[in-house]
Amino acid sequence: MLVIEKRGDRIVARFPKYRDLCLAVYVLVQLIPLGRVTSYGEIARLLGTSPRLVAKCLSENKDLVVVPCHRVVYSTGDLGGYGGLGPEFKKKLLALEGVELDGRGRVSRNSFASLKWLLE
DNA sequence: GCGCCCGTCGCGG
DNA sequence: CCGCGACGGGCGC
Repeated sequence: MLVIEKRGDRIVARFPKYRDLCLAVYVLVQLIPLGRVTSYGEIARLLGTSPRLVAKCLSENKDLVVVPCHRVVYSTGDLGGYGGLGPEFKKKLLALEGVELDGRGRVSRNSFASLKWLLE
């Protein structure tokens, strides 16, 4: 179920049921191209929810093959976690895809894909 | 119900 | 570069 509503002067999409929100998150994550990343926050803004919830959804993602959740990182460029497999594994996956990390292990600004842009 | 958990963010110092 | 408060909703008791 999807609900469109007015929040202040903004129109946002809401998913009253947590499971539906997760499904929407998974769909968006699949749009991230190989070799690029996006942040929990950007997905959250697009769906009208909070970054923490997006993270929770991803942490429960079982279909690691179809949903590349390793391409979702902190808005600061830090990698964030990767469930039971650990951040090290996440780092390796990104390296395999050619994502550059700086000296402090952060993703550079130009590796971020704009989901909004991808959707138009 | 309440408290605690979570793979966050953005602002202020 | 921290520290901190707010964020939404599931889950166990």
